[in-house]
Amino acid sequence: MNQALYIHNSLTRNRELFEPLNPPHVGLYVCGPTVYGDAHLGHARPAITFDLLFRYLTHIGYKVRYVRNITDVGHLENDADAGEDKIAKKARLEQLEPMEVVQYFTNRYHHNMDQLNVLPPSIEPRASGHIIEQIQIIQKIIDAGFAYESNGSVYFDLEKYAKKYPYGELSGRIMDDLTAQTRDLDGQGEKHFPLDFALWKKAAPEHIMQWPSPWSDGFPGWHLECTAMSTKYLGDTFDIHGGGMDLLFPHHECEIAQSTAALGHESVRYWMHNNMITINGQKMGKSLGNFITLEEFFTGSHKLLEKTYSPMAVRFFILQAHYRSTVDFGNEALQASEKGLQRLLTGIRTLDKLKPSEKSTIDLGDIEQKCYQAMNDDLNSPIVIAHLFDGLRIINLVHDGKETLSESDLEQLKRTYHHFTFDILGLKDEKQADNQTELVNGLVSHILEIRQQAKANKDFATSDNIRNMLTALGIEVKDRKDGFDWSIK
RNA sequence: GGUUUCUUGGCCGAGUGGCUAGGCAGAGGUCUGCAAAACCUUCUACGGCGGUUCGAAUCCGCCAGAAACCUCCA
Repeated sequence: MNQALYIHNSLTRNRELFEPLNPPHVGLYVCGPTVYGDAHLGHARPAITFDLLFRYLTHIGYKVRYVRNITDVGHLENDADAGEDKIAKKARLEQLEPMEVVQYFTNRYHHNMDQLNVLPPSIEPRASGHIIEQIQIIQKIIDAGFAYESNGSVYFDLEKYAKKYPYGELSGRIMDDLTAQTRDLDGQGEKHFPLDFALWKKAAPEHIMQWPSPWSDGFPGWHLECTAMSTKYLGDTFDIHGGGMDLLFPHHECEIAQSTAALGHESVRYWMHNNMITINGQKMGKSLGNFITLEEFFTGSHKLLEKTYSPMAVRFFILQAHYRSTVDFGNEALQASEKGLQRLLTGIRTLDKLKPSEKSTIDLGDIEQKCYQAMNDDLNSPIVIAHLFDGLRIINLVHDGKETLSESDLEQLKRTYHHFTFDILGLKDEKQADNQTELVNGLVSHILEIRQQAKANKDFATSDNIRNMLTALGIEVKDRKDGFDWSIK
């Protein structure tokens, strides 16, 4: 915790020093997926962004409780279908229990996250498991006078709320503008004021997912689950709330209103939002139908993909852009990331084999400190990566025998690369993770020794033959002045 | 229409007033039986027009183009 971390707070639109409420504890809440379909590249962005934050906070010594929800109820498909939610619709179309749909896509989401080396959160609550808590919050808001019942549904009284508290600060909205543009939503007639949003909706009899409440058999409003689950597990006031920028309005704006109305104060101290991933300059999203699922990336089964991309290539691609910038998908860019990542990982394998010398002939140049500085500057992962690439030069020069490093410098370099590459950026060397590695290492080394002898005898036919056979097995041989290097392609 | 944001070299992408990241691709070289790898060198950009300043990719104005949000969305 000797690191002074600055993060961009979306609410104040400023870079602020991060100071947790109860150090060394940090409470972090991030809006998770609605599990009615496979995760696409867009879902990888917040998952990786906040995984980076989670990992970094942990690395610098905080004890983080990371809550990321699963939305399994309460998002309406559109205005016209009188309140059928996405999961219920999927269940009806597939002739499944809604919870079967939820479980199926939750499992697949977890698998994708695991592939991307995204650590599981500390708590992963489901909206459907917290109906009681949501009802309690509605009751609190009613008791505070900021909600009213109308025909079995409960609405947030925004007009009244806005007289006492500011509304629209997070998203920069002005009430009058919003009022002028409000569309004719379902149930508009039950509302006192066009902008009032639903806290509880009375369900039609055929609605599959419904629960009893003091007002009607129905289901909770769209924004309530996050308020209920974040405050339940992190307290009435907690440190960081994250999510995609597209959730700023209305989702997070309504969360602020709900918790302020229920508790008398805001719950969130720092708001953080990741930007979108675009495809041909347009946001990648379900509603636009231009998304590529993570599964498709990993198997190459999408017409826009020229080849398969490994989970780590996708992760590295995302980390090479700052989380608050949009990042545009493209085969060329992805392949550049893939190659760059391989170079970095190869460099680290080389680093791990380097032997220390009496003294250093080259200056490490504060690479460790520079990496921390970049992370402390609102998680600037592209800069961290740039520093890691810079250091590769030193590693390769030492490997080539052109420079030397002292034991302490070498240790510092190894520590820096392992901390930042693996622990913080969360990359992993997929080739190294094989448990047969030792056997393969031994075999290949022996074979290459034989080849060395052939070379020494100028028997290039044999040496080339051995190399060709190894190449055919996917093993790349690199001759050096004295000896050889090899790696699995 | 309103609000907000963006426009960087062949591609991706950092950078908020001077020291002009990084990756990929390209070019030349060193090394090498050959190859690969590695290393060295090189390619020097900030949409347009004005303004502020000793100095602007970075600040201000206008214009052009694009996007996000305003409806579920990561």
